[in-house]
Amino acid sequence: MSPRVDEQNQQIRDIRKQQLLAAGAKVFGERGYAGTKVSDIVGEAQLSHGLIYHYFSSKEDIYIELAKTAFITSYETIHQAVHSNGSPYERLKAMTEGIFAHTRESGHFFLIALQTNTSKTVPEEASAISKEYSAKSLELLKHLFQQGQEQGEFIKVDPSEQALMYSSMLNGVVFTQLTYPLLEDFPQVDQILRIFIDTSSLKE
Amino acid sequence: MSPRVDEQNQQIRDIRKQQLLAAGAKVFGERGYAGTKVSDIVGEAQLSHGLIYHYFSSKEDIYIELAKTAFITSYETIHQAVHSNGSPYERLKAMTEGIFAHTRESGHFFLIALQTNTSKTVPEEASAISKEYSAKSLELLKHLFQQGQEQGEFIKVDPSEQALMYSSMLNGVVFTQLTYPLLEDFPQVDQILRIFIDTSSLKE
DNA sequence: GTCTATAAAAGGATAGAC
DNA sequence: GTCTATCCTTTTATAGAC
Repeated sequence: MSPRVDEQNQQIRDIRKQQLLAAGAKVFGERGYAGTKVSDIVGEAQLSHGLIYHYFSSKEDIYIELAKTAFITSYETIHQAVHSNGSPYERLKAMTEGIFAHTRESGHFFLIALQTNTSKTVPEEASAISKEYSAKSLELLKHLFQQGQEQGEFIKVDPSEQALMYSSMLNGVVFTQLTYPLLEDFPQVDQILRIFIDTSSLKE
Repeated sequence: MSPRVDEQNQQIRDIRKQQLLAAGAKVFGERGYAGTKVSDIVGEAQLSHGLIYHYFSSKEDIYIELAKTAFITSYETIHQAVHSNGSPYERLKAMTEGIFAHTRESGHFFLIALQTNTSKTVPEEASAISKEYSAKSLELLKHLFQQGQEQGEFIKVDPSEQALMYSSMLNGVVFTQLTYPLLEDFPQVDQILRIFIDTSSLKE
């Protein structure tokens, strides 16, 4: 086997794996872990039934990989936004707008994350990842709200509660965006973030 | 068969049916439609496997009945609140507090509603009910926001969008309450509803 | 690397006894 | 009214040919 062929094979392998992951993201997002059959995934990917087991050891395996991607990507988005430039409010606003703007593309991953948080039928390992990264993400948000409070931009209430409120609102809005995909410019980010703003500071 | 016995039998039938519905609400909420086995339901209800088919014609059947309950109850809660006494803001606040207060008891129904909205594996009839009642509920909320705007309590933006924003936020918060059941007094309703308030009117 | 055919297991639904 | 045993379809996973 020449190195040339090895390389081509590796390339095919990478493509197939990505095909299966993309198909898995779609159908797992739409149908849930238990509601998705292996035949749904390979059907979506237009590959034969048996081939999936050359790339993943089981249905669980592929779900876990997708859940990992969902939670890690989400965490990194927050991490990046929190550590960027600008005032706390500016960073919060930029992050929120960025997340809403990408709802359509990342919709399946959002639904996978949602299911991983709520359903007792998802693979144990996925639940563990969810728990770990949710906590880490909330911690990042908490720091952002703390900073905002110190600089007088945000209302002074428990920053952990603000972080939880922010994440709740984000979930709720993204969920609505997925339920009503036709909505054009919903929501008004400025309006929403008023919850956290110390209006007295704006009057100065 | 004496009327006496008929009556007792009817009573047993009612109890069994309720047992199965309660068990179904729990396991469907926790595991989703596809992830729930008939054996999960009867196991939870502590009844034998075959008995469920004396009370329901299929797994679909019991799910549909539960979804109906979820959406109709939700609709009626909103209907009642919207048509009660007090200013629009007072009604909105009372409704919101009422909903949050009952999250624990109605948690399983909330999760069933959530799944019915997102999963393509739930029975067709449940999806139809979801669509119907969601639209009706949003219509009620829209009217409440319209009234609030006319009376100067609420910011003047598209009331449909406010209704959607309110329902998004509600979903997000209830979801968080179910994910973190230990939270005591989350959230601060007054804080949240600031999104809708016309602050200039408060200064009068 | 990919496919079809098959094995093995799981789960929904029914039958018939009590 | 209730239960256990059984049927039968669906679905995951593997084997082996190309």
